[in-house]
Amino acid sequence: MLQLPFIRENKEAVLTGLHKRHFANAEATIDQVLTLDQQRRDTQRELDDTLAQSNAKAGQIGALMKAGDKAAADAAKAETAELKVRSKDLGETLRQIEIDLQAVLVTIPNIPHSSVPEGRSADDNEVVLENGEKPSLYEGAQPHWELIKKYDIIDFELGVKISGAGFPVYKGKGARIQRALINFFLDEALKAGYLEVQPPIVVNEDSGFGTGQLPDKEGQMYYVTEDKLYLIPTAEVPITNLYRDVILPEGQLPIKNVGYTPCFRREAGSWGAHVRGLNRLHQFDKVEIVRIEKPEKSYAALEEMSLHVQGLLQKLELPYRVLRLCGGDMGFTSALTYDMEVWSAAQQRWLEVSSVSNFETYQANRLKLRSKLEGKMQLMHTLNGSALALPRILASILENNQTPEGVRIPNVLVPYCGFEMID
RNA sequence: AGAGAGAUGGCAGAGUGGUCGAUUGCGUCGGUCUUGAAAACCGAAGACUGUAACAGGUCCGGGGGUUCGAAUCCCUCUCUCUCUGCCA
Repeated sequence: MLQLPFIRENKEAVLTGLHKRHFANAEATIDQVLTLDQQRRDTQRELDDTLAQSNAKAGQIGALMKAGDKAAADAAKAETAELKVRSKDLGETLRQIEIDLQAVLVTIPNIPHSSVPEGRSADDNEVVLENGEKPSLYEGAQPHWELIKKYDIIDFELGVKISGAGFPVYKGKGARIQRALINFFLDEALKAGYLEVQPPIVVNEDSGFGTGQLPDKEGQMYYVTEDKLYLIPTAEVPITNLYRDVILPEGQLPIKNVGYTPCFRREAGSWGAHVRGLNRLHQFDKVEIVRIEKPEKSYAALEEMSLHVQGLLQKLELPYRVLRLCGGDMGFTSALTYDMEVWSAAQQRWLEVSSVSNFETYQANRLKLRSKLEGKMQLMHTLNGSALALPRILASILENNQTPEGVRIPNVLVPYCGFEMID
């Protein structure tokens, strides 16, 4: 959520940012916010004055009672009636204005960073760099959904039986390579100075709101009605929310956390072409890195996270590219996002495996995540990134490393897997 | 799941209607002392809102009520703890 004073003082910059996102009705929305804000402050002021008068009267009455002057006290009491009615009315008005204001504010996305390219869709994203060599496959090479059948390492039909489509069952070397990847990713993050955490994988509504999944992406999360809990779509939610309503001592910054969790996504309406096999699932595994930074350091941190993710891909010997998402393709809460995509040799296309974002104060404002720096209370910057999401990594390892004899495991994973080939 | 107890400032823990934003202890920060530290002593310190700055207003789990006045009384919700039950 954007900060009200920021909108008030930077109206033009906010509008420019919203236009970059192709946010509809930017002018009308911002005008509405500013009008409501003015109303809010006027009403607040009037209410405060009324309450101040009431407080003064109550004090007087107390003093009169103490002095034993009952008649004067009763007279003063009579005078408070009108104040009482007025403060009640004003209070209700104020509350309604605040509700209305909040309702508009939550519909406004974050303002893109100046480096975010113009554009409407994924086609307009900027390719920052490309790294690694795309392998040329032998005659008869297959996409990963054929390979997993051939080697019997993932069973989708079995998953359908016990849960439904998009819930695969990993078996044998398929299960073991999952475990290997998770451990590899966690170990690499630990080496980079992250603290490992294991958060809950269901969260309450406050947490969903804190990181911006609610109310924006309500329909994308599985919901446990009985207990009013959401299954997490990403570890970003529980890990970032560890710091909700927290005032961090300056010495604790920056916070660097890493966590492995399963992730659950309903993916309502997004099924269709390009979703075969591991390309899109309802449940998948991911190792997530989360950082909380002082504002002036957040962009350096973002670059560092990008390099960390790239390092993982290099160690896995996967050809990848880095995209800077354009205004129209960025997530609701993000100010700047890098997507990392790996090359899927058999599908002949790029697959997103990581998304690294700086949210600046957008999440922190909802979370009330602050720190007192140089005597001033201020919102911190939150960042996160996948490091990494497993399914598409596995897909590209299978496809890129396939040989007529089997699939070669990347060297760095062999100690984790305990085998060199899937055959 | 059943019964009971509770929710107060970073933590612990007082406060049952009128200068209570709140006693006290620990912790934190500053100072005195010390070569330095510890101890001791002295002092400082909540958050939000609001203002040009003051002032003012709000906050004792959330919401509602009683009252001129609520941390304190009433209702309600949520959560936590203890015991019993169940269980990886």
